[in-house]
Amino acid sequence: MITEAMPFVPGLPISSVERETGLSKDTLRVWERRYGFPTPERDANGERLYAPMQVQRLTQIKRLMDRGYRPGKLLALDDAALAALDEARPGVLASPNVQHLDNWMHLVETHDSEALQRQFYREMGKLGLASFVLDIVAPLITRVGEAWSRNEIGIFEEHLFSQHLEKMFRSVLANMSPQQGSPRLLLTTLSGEEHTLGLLMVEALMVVEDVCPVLLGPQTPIDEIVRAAQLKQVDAVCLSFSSAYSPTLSAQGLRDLRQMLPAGIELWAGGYGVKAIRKPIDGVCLMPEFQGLYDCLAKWRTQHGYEPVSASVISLPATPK
Amino acid sequence: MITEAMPFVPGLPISSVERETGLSKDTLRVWERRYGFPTPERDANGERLYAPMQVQRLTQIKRLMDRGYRPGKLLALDDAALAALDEARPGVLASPNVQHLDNWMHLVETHDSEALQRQFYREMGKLGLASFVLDIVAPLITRVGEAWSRNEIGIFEEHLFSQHLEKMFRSVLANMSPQQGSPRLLLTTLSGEEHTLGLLMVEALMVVEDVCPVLLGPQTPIDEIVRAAQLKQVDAVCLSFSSAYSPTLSAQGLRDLRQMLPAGIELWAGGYGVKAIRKPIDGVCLMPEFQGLYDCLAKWRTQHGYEPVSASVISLPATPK
DNA sequence: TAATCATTTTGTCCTAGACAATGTGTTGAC
DNA sequence: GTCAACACATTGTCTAGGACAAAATGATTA
Repeated sequence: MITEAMPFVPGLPISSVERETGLSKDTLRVWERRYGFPTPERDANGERLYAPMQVQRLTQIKRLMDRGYRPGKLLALDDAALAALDEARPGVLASPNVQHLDNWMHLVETHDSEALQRQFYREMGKLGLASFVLDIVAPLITRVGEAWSRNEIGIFEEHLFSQHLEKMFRSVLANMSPQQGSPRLLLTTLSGEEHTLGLLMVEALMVVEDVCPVLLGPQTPIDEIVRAAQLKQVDAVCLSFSSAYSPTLSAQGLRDLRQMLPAGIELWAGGYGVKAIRKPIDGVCLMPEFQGLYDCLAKWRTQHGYEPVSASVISLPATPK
Repeated sequence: MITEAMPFVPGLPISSVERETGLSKDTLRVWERRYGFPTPERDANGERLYAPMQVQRLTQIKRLMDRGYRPGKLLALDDAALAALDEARPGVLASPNVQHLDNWMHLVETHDSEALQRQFYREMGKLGLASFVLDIVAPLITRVGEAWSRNEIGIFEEHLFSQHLEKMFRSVLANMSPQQGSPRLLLTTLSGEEHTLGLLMVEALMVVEDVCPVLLGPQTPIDEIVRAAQLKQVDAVCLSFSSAYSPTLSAQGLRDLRQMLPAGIELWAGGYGVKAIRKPIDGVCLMPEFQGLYDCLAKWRTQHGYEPVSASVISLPATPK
């Protein structure tokens, strides 16, 4: 990571720091009060001005928090101790197939765009779409997230990686026109959750299962989700939550939506973000793993009188029993 | 728009209202104090609970504000007067080629996904990529935005439209591999600006001009933009701002970035969001229209000794004079 | 070992005042 | 009549410290 001395930078206002770090203004102020960090200067008007070095440290702290450390502990540490935590490997998190993913990670680290793109298409041709998503893409996204949280790569590398994945998914899915399949599934996220890759993975997996996905993209307000679900006559709404989305907000948003959504339409929620939700929510199906998606699908199909269709069977138009 | 009576909804907490309306908690509280609206109930703990009807009204007010009306005026109006404003056509904003776009708008309004997708590809084949973007896509996006601000369509229709556009752009651009062209251009947005379509339009226009675009996707923190620009050795950073992004924040962000970006790398900013920026910013090229992009490109090329290359000329690898 | 309770931690919400940045309207000069 | 400069009104954001509930941690018991 680059740590360059910046000339003539008196400091960033609190709104810029919120934008850069993702920490709310309230949190920044209360940390200052409780832990004595950060220690911003003040401008002529008494407003906070954060030194760039402190902003950098705040982003580092935020990253470590996403990894599970708690602020009270982190804010008491000095630079050296923080850097040491970056190195520490969380043995539990380490995904399987590590060996195999190392080659991919090398391409990500060196931002070798062309090679990455080529490799994606080759591997997909080799494994087929479903296996490619489940066995390569999903673990790889996890791995990239871990690498970022360990400060081995930056946001830049993560963004570039995501862009290539997205480009690949979209060009592949463009030619697999939505069939007349069942159930019909609305794919979107709540306002504030901007990650699209989860939705694209679900779309890819569901298309080959004869499901008819309607991709709405990220950040739909709940009343518009309700309207979309009714107009497009979907059987279920499927939301995706990344680990960055606060579990409190996820749960609150799911409750809000369940309240307004007609009872006949199911509500499925997936992604790393739902792992942190402890209490089950009435009328909401939480799917922390992709397996849950298949479970929900199978359950819906048996309840609605469809023969279970395996992914490996050539799919004819599904008909009610 | 659907206005259904919701059962058992005591009200939404302020964080949900912020998520749904895009109005900050500070703003919601100060409106209540100053204008006497909204008038949330309180829960046992004294915290605000907003009635769903009021939330709906707040989103309507926000929409009208994006159209230029001021809060002080809007908050004094009753339901009927607000609805009347929705109808009022802003004659000035009306785009040219209205006649031609009507057919497209009909497809958007009826959420006819298949027809829309087909029509995109046909028209692109007919006009060529550059003309398609400049003469169809850009005005159509404006038109859709206006229709939304006039409450003729909802977020749902707008999202669906955007998704189809994005799918089309990405599958088309996937096969136009980045050349070795010059200048090298980094495409991204600041944190908080999630609109990707502007970036994709720029990528499409630049690819056919022999520029080598590096698409980073939306929401990159400024220090990572700096790092990406250096690692990918780009000649300029190009940011996109939608009209939803506050002009104050745009200007602040551009100043922040210009401060940290090496002087040798140019900074270009485009999109509707920069129209509202009054004062020019030192070392930043503001391009409210697409023409500005071509101007910046031509200027860079003459300054760096490249022959100007027209879009209509078959492009050979550009070489310094 | 697993489940229940008590305790700390931590983010968000509260009030109400202040100010700067922007928008609007008015005056005056040409 | 048109345009610049001014004064005034509007509006979002920032400040302060207190309060509380949800979540995480540690202690106790079955």
